[in-house]
Amino acid sequence: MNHFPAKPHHHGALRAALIQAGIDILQSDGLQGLTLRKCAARAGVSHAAPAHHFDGLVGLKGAIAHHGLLLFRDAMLAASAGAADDLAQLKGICQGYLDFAAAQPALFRLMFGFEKHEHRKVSVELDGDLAYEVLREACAPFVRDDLPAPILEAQVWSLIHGYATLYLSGNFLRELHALPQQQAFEQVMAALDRMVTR
Amino acid sequence: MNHFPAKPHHHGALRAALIQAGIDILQSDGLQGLTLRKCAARAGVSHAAPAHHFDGLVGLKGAIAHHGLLLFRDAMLAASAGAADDLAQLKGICQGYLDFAAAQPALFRLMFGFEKHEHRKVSVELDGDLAYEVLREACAPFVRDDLPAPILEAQVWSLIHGYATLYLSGNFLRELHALPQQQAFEQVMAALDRMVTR
DNA sequence: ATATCAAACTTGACACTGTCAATATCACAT
DNA sequence: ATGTGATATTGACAGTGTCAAGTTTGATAT
Repeated sequence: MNHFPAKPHHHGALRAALIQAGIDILQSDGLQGLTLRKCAARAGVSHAAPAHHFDGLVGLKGAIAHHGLLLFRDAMLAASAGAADDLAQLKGICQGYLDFAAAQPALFRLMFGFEKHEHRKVSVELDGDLAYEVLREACAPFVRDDLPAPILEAQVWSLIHGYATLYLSGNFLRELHALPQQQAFEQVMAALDRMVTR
Repeated sequence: MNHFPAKPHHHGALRAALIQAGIDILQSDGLQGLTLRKCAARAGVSHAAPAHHFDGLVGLKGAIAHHGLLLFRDAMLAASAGAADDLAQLKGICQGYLDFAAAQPALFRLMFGFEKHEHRKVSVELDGDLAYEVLREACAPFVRDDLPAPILEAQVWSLIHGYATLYLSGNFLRELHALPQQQAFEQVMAALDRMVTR
């Protein structure tokens, strides 16, 4: 029996190996350094092997982004676990958001750097809802009559996402870099209190 | 006389022509399509000519980003001109922010997509303060004792920047795309009122 | 056991990219 | 007029993504 593709062929799990190789390369060489041929070499296969598992470079990047969104979601869940109240949970998720972006900046840029048209062929995989579900749930307790869920979620997501990208790029918000990273983060996230309290 | 480099050589103003060619290419072919050789061809020079005016592709991108930040600043200024009060001015700037990102998405991505290490050689040119000065001034009236300027500015910038990037990428905030663009924007920007009023 | 066959992988080629070295050309000061 | 330095061209090189063709592999049917 065992009709599962456990080790169907030569390499076996080349698809997963290529995604992991891509994440490793992103970590060491940055987004610019991510290359089909380097991924193939790192996985120990020839340069054209990835074509049998992904639709070119865009397809590989889409799969990496999808896998990265899973890690991203787990990081946010872990950072918000054990929160005392709803607000602490929301802030914990934002903390996980920032920490993930800081720990894996190139993967983060890949995940959120897609253009509209690049997105089409991997629309199923690159589903933003995947990672944002946890953020959405954390926003739910604060929904009010005059603040519907999509608006509140957009406000919170925009704040944390904008802060993560601007602060981590290093080119902007330079006055904030005088403060310790954690302190700056907490002061900016104080805007959440004002957004959320009626 | 005339020691100004009005038309010093073969092409004359190749540097400016290359920057303009780059902006045109960004508009038509996207960030991925921006190429040293295409810029050179569009400016009518050979493929290696740009090397005499920019430090490689990174240098050209830095110069384009610098020029884009000037356009960006002007767009924000124009959008906020004639505002009735301080809050309307701040919202006008945010409107200009979003409109610019929507009108020139590839240029916007280039301006804000730089990594830390790519930034070094063009640090003088790619000065984020350049464009953010107008946003900073619009924030000034709302500074309070318990809300120092750098924190308030970071909150406002993060909100509008995060919204612009997330909304325009098309992969996220999908529920918001059901609303008309202007209406969605205004509802999200309502968070500014809460940030700013004491 | 043997033949068959499709999937997985390799090899080789192509056009395109950024970058460099060598060369040519022009403007201008002397 | 003569040289000098900035400006531009040409040619080459290593990498890149992608495609076409061939080769290996392993499962399945007979």
